[in-house]
Amino acid sequence: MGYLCDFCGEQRSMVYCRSDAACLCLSCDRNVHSANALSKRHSRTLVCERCESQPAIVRCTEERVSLCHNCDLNGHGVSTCSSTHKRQTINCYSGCPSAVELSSIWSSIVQFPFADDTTCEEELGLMSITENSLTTCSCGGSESNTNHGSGLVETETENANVLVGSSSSLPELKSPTQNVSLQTATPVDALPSKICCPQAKEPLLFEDDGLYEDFDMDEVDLNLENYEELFGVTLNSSEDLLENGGIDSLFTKKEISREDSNCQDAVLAEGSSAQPANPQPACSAASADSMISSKTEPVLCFTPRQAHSNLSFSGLTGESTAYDHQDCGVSSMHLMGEPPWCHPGSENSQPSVSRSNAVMRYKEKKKNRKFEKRVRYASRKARADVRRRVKGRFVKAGDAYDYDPLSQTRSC
DNA sequence: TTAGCCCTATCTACCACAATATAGA
DNA sequence: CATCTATATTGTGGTAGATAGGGCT
Repeated sequence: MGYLCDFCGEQRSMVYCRSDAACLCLSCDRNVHSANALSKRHSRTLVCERCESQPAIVRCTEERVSLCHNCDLNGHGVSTCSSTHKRQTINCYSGCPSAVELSSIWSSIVQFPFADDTTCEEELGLMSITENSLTTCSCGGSESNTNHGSGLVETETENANVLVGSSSSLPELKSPTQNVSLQTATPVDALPSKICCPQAKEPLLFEDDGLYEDFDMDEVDLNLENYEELFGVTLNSSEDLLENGGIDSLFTKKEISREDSNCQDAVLAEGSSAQPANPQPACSAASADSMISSKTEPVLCFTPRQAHSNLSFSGLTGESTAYDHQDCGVSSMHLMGEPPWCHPGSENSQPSVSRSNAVMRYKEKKKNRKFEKRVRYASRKARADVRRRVKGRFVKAGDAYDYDPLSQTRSC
């Protein structure tokens, strides 16, 4: 029995969500990620069956075990006899796939207990392509259309072919030609425009849809038309950066605040910029490490404008592996090759939708981020917890203090 | 409609120092 | 290449002050 689901704490965790940095059971995965259109975009994968705390990236067909990068290295290092084991790349998915879909994706890997479940059947169109998919770059033009058209796409990895979920995460952002051949999903017209198209005022669509019960419209109580005025062009990568839970996990309180405000500025700056969204993988421009700011570092957060200028970060190049992308934590949206708002065909046709989504995602991440603080060094926290202070400031050992966390007393 | 004031909420800098990272011998 | 030493940098929490925004007159 592995670790328990971070959400319910009852079921065994099977899925790792990078954005939430959480291990979830299948049930909670669907519940959590069907809450709204934003959570649907979270990139998930299987949990490493060895350490049971990291996202699995490969499946060892010999040992029949899913492994994260570290466990893969440990188990299949060049010096070990297991190094010749055949391994399959485990792909990520987003959206709200049904058990049937998951079974299709990982048919050779796991058995899913909800084979007859159809709760999210209508969301099949939201299935997202994988991070290392070689054939599904929607920005690439017509060649990708066929892949997007099918519910599934076959990607060829080094050692094996794996079926992975496909199509863009947001159906309404597909170009019309991409939608025409959807096979597994509901007809294009029936796809939930409600998800990402707030302008399409169809409240009735929400009534019977429990997926949206928890959607906090107070937080996103936007006058979208005003936001359209604010954001003159489609947003690019700043929101994708915010999307990433791994980055969040590395930020301290101060950093979170700065990153928050900076990225808000970035959003607005982008909105006022006349530059078109750059479909190039801006994700490669920033790794989680590069996003860590310091008091002395002038550049705290990279902006989309910087991304446009081909600024290079962290040595992530076009030769980066899928793992590099995974590890850097940058949103899989770009990595998957289909940033919904950078699609050449969608940029003009759905600009307000893209902007609305960007705003909503920003607000959601901001909202979530404020309630979280990660302590990177427990030892330092332990020290700070017992240090005496004067007006909140640390004082030298032996000096007079007005606050002692241990005794709650004052020396003066 | 605008300006000014008040109140509340949020953000930021500050402090000491052990832990950690880096450079050089 | 490994080890040691010296120096530089980082991160931690509570508080005061600054700032932003809303409501009211």
